[in-house]
Amino acid sequence: MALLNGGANGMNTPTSSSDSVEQVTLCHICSDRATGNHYGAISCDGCKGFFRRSIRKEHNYKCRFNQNCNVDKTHRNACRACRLRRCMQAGMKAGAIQNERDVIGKRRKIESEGETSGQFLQSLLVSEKLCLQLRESVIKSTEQVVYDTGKIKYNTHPAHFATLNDVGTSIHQQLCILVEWAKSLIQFQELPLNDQAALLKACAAPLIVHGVAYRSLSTDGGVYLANEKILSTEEATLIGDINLVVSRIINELVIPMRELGYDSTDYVALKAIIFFNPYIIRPTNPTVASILKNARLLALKALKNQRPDDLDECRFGQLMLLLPAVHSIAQQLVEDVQLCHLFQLINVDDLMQELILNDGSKANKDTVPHAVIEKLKSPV
Amino acid sequence: MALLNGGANGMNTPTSSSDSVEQVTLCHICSDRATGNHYGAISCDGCKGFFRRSIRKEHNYKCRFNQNCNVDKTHRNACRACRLRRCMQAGMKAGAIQNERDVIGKRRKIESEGETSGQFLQSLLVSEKLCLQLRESVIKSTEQVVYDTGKIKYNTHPAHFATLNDVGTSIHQQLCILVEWAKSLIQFQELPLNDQAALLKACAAPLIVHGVAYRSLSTDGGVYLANEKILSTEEATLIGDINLVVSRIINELVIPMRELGYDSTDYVALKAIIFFNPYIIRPTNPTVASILKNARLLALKALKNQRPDDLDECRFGQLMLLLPAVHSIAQQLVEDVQLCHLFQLINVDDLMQELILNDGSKANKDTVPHAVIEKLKSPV
DNA sequence: TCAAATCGGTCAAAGGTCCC
DNA sequence: AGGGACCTTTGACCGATTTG
Repeated sequence: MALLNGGANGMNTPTSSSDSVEQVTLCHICSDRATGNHYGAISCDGCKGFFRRSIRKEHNYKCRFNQNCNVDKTHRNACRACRLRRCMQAGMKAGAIQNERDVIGKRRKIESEGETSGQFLQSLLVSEKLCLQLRESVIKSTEQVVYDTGKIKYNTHPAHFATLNDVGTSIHQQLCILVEWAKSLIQFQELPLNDQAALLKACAAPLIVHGVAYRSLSTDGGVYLANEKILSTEEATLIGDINLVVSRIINELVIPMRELGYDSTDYVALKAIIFFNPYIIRPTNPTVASILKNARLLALKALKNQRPDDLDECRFGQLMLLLPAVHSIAQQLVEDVQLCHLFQLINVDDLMQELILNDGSKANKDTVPHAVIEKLKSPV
Repeated sequence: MALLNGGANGMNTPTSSSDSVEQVTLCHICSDRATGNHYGAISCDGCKGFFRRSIRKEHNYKCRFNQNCNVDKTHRNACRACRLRRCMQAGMKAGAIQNERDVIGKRRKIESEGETSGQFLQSLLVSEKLCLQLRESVIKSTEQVVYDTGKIKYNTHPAHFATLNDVGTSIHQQLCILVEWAKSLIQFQELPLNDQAALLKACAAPLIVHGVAYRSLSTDGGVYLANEKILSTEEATLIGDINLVVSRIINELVIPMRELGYDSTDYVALKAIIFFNPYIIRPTNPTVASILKNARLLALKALKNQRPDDLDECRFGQLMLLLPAVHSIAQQLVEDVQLCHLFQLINVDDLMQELILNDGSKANKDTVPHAVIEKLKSPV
């Protein structure tokens, strides 16, 4: 059984010694017999279940040793922190963990008022899934046509190291997806056009940083750009101050996220919290502020209601502490991009200009963001 | 539950009509009530645990009698050798004993945990009170002597409108108080000197912004500087970009704080959360990171345990949302001060230079902050 | 249509905890 | 210094859903 094709995952299998007789595929985490591709990694049933339980529940594992425990079939239960780390390294994605299904014999949870925040969360998950699909096509379309007319691109490896040009490409792609994501949100649709544009402008950089960090949870020693390139800390040294941004993303976001067992639900909720910021823009009318406040409150509740059994670790608070880092790193990213733009190191199109480079704190608030408006108006 | 279905005979009917008498299965070793099939034998929890411990520790028991001791519920602890022999005879297999696993979360976690965060909160309130007293004297001493030798000062009104020079004075005063505040915290005292300096440097600007916002809760249309001057939005327009910082403090901090009923307890807790940031510096050793994490967790718990009856408004989350604004405004403040310094608009002494202007993100991380170190060493 | 692949859940039997 | 009552976690096994 288990005809493992390993198609989507282009990772090289380190089973060099298994060329003898039996063609059993081994678990990439513990080298037990694998039963298939689970959550993005070839793995056994044990590691599959372990990963699902770890993501679903709180599970703040802590390694009692040096973060490098041996993880094999006989020792995999000795250190859950290192086992989970290995799961991430092997390519398991928290985003692949679905929601709990309805079980006929089980009583449904009594939702007094949390139903609305739960519904909101569901809609966020749906929007995220749509954008994930969109990302595939955006990557392809922008790769050759829309953006970057200059350089020849090498895309032979599914995951290879990024160039400075890739950084620009990635930012551009993420901005495109970001606009579509926003447009898919009901609360966003209710806003006037200029408030929509202002909100996007104010939150674009933080949302990009947040997204990059989330995608990089399973990557070691680098960040995972939107265009499936890896920006390693070593490579990043070569291209200006970007390496500082990269290392900050890893130290201040990726590592804490891993410790907290950050999952897709956390991600979409925090994304909404970043986005629906009533104070970051000067709303045209009180209704706008009210919509934003309401949406943010729903997202807050949704995030808080994750892991209801969390009494000790104050997980919700720890998650909220990611926000200052997100904003601070975003600010630094903007400065770096501005610098790169100044020295003509990357291509900057109108969308990037309007959403990233136009500093909202400066006096040019009245400039109309034509490209953004255009994208907001277009159907898809 | 553990209804023993009897692995040997497959004729078991699921919970059928055997409810006439309680059909308890007995331990095959000691005839106590069995809890299931353990290690290959129907057995009780006692024999299960005994067998595991015996195999794990490689105990060599010796029977002092004739290898045929009675092993039942009351006598099973009389002879370990015979009990272990009976375990083997009943079918227990040493091979079923696995390796030791990772630790499980403590069962009792309610004790003293909430008390600690309460104690921590109390110590924070005490430190704050001390600093409030210190502020009085600092304002007086810096007013005429320590800082600002150039300009003539007007201090006829207890609260009057501030000049740009007052901004500099206020920042300087708050830095002095900040250092003393930090020194009064036990967790801070446990840190190495260079980590102390790094932490102060990284958090000085956000803490100042946070403090200014808190003091301005009762002021309308302006912010209340440390030196009892009011910086109004109208006045601030005159002196560069400071007006933007002032209006952001009001819009993004003061107004939300008012809506939330921000009080002194919230203030000291959030201040500690801002301060004990394990990711903002690169700690010299793991202990430092651990101290910071621990302190921040205590502060988080303290803040969360405010208003325990808050279910609807998610107050804790709303309070945490102040943090991104604090950091963002702080970053802008630093830029403005840097600009003012460049154009010689305000006086900058060593302390201010080291704590505010030296951008931690730049490469000059190795510069030793002499003035800070000096202040850290001095008794008061 | 249907079978492979992969998602979800279940629960006996491993584990560990901690009062006695 | 274990014993053992009580709790948590593991993973083999199964059904449900999706996909080509």
